[in-house]
Amino acid sequence: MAVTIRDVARASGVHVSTVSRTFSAPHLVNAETRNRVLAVAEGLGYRPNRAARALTTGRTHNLGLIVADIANPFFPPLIKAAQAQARERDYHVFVADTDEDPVLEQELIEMLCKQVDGVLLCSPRLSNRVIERLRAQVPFVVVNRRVKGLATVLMDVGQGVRAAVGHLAGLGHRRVALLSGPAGSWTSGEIRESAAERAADLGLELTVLGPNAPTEQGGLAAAGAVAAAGVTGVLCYNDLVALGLIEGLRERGLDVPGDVSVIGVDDSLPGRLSRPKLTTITMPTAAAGRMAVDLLLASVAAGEAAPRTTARLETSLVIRESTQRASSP
Amino acid sequence: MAVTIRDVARASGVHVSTVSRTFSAPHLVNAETRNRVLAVAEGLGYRPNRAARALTTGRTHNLGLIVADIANPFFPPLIKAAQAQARERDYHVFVADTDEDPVLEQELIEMLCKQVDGVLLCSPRLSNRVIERLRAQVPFVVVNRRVKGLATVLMDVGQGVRAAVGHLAGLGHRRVALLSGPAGSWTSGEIRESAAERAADLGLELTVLGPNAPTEQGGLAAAGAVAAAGVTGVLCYNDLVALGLIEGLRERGLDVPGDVSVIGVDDSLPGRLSRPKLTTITMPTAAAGRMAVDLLLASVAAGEAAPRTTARLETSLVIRESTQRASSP
DNA sequence: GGTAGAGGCACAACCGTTTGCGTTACGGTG
DNA sequence: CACCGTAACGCAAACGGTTGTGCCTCTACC
Repeated sequence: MAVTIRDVARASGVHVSTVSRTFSAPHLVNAETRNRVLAVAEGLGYRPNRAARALTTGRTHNLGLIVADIANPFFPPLIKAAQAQARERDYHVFVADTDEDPVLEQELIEMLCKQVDGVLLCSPRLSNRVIERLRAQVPFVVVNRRVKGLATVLMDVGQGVRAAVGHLAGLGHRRVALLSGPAGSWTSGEIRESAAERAADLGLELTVLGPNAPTEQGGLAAAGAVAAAGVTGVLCYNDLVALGLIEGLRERGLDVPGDVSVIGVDDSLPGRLSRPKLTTITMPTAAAGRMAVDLLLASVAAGEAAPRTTARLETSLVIRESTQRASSP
Repeated sequence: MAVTIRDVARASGVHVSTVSRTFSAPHLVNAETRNRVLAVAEGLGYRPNRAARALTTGRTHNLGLIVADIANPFFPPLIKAAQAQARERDYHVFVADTDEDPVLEQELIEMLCKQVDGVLLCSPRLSNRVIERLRAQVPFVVVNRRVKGLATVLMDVGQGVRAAVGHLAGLGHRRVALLSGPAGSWTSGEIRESAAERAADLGLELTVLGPNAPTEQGGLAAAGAVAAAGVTGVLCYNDLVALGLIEGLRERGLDVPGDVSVIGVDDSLPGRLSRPKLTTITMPTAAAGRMAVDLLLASVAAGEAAPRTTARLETSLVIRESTQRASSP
C-alpha cells in the first residue's frame, strides 16, 4: 500500500537509516546521496509516517485544542489563529468541543493526551484541582483562567470593563446591571470584580444578575429581570448575551440605546453586524490563540523545566451605537 | 515516563499480548484474568498509545476536517457537529483552515493524509482533477461539491433559492440582483443556476454581480453596484454578504427592506441576530456534518469497495424582516 | 609512511501495540 | 485409552520510523 522508508531505501540503493537521516538530519549525509534519495522519495511520493515517528521520538507533533462551544462566535477566531500558528510550527491540531460540560471536558483531555504533545484549554470549566492532576500527563496552556503553576494567556478584561463602567457613568447612568456568565467562568468573575470596584468608585448602583447561559438565549431570558431592576445601563458577559438582551428588551417595548444602554464583551462578529452596532470590549482572540500555541510549544520543548509564563493581553472598550446618554429621569 | 502495556503486563503477571487482548478482544481472555488486568491498568493509569496501535492496525482513528475559513459563521456548527459525531464513534478530528487558498488546501491534505483515516472536505476550492488524484491516498467525503465517484453530502440550495426568487416575485419585485460567491464555489454555481432558471420562469430581470468575497466586506463592496443596477430585490451568496450589503446600502441612504429587499443564504448566527432579521435560506449544517462523518467512516470501513453515496439535504426559505413588498414604482 | 581524525554510511536495537501461531491443560467423545 | 477440539495464554514477528554504535575509507599531518 503506502510507500515507506524501506521502499525509498531500496530504490535508491542505500540503507533505511540514510533515508531517515536525509530528512531528519540532512547534514549527516553526503550532498550527492541526499539529492538522489530526495529525488527517489519525490518520485515515489513518499511521506513520512508521523505515527511511526512519534513512537520513537516521543513527539507526535499534534496539539489538542479544547473549547466549551465551537459555535460560540468568540472561539472561531481563536481556533483559526491557533491552528494557523501551529501549522507554521509543523504541528496539527485536534479541536474538541465540551458543550460546556466539565465531565466531558475531563474525558476529552484524557482521551487526547496520549496523542498530543500538549493541550490548549480555552476558558475551561474544570476545577483547578482536576487540572493540576491532569497536568502530570501532558503539558497545558490555559486561556482565560488562572491555574497555579501553569502557563497562561489572559485577556485582561478588567481593563475594558473599567472603561465600560466609566463610559456608562460618563453618559449619566446611575443604576446599572451586570449580566454575569456561567458559574465556572474565570472571565465572568473578573468582569464582576472590576465592574463592582469601578462602580463603587464612581458611586454607581450595580445589580448583578446571573449566572446566565453564555448565549443569545441567556440574554433573552434575562430581559425580564433587567427590566424589573429599573436600570438604564447593562454590561453583559458577552456579545451574544447582549444581543439576546436587546432582543428581549425590545419585546418588552424598551429601546436600545434609547431606554437602556447595553455593552457586550468580546467583540465577536454578530455584535459588529447587528443594529444598533454593539458597544463592546474587544478581546484579542487571535493574538491569544497564537500566543497560546507558542507558549505551549515552548512548554513542550522545555519539558519539566517549562517556564510558567503568564501573558496578559490588553482589552479595550469600543464605543458604537448601543450606548447613549441616559434619558433624564 | 508514561505507563505502557508492558508495565501493566509485569504488574499483573501476564504477557503483554494478554493485556492487549483484554482491551481489544476481551472474549479471548479468562474473566478472572481480565478483571485483574483491568484493575492493574486502572491503578497504574494506563492508556493505550494510539500512535503505536495505528502502526500495526493501519487505523489511526483520526479524521481530518478541512474548511475554507473557520471564522466564517457558516462552518462552526458543521465543525461542532462533525466533531461530536466523530467522538461518538471513537474518532478525533483535526481541523484545518485553508484561508480560501487552493494551494494551501492541497498541501494540508497531503500533510494530513498519513495521519488520518479519512478527510472531510467542506466546500473545497480545489479542482476536481486534483481531488481525484488525491483520493488515491486517503478516503474523502466532500460537502457541497460534486466530484465524480466520491461520496458527497450536498445541501440542496436550489430548492431554497427557487423559493426565494418566488418570494421576491410574489412581493412584486421585477428587477432583482444576485451577488454571487467566490469563483470555485459549487454552491455559488447552484444558486446562480437555480435563480436564473426560476427568474426566467417568472419573467424577472436578473442581474448577476460577482464574484464577491464570501464576507461582510464582499457585500459592502458590492453595494455600489447594486445601487447602480436599480434593482429592488437582492439574493446574496451568504448571510455575511447580505449583512455587508445592507450596511453598504444604508450608507448610500437606501433602507432595507424599505427600498431594497435582501435575502441571504445559510441562516448563520449573525443574520438571526441582526436588525432587520435576515430573510434567508436555512442550510442544515449540523446534519451535514454528522452525515459526512458517517459516510466517511463507512468509506473507511469498506475500503476500495466504498459506496459513493450522494446525500442530498433539504434547504428552505425562512422569511423574516429583510424582505417586503416592492414599493410601487 | 604511519597514524589520527573525520566523514559517510550500514547495522541493529528500540518505540508500544497487535496478531498469527504454538503450546499447554483439560474435558468430551468413540 | 487414544484422540481431538477448545479455551487461555505465551512467543515473537511485524508496523515504519529513529538513533547509538561501529566499520570503512579518505585526507591531512608530522
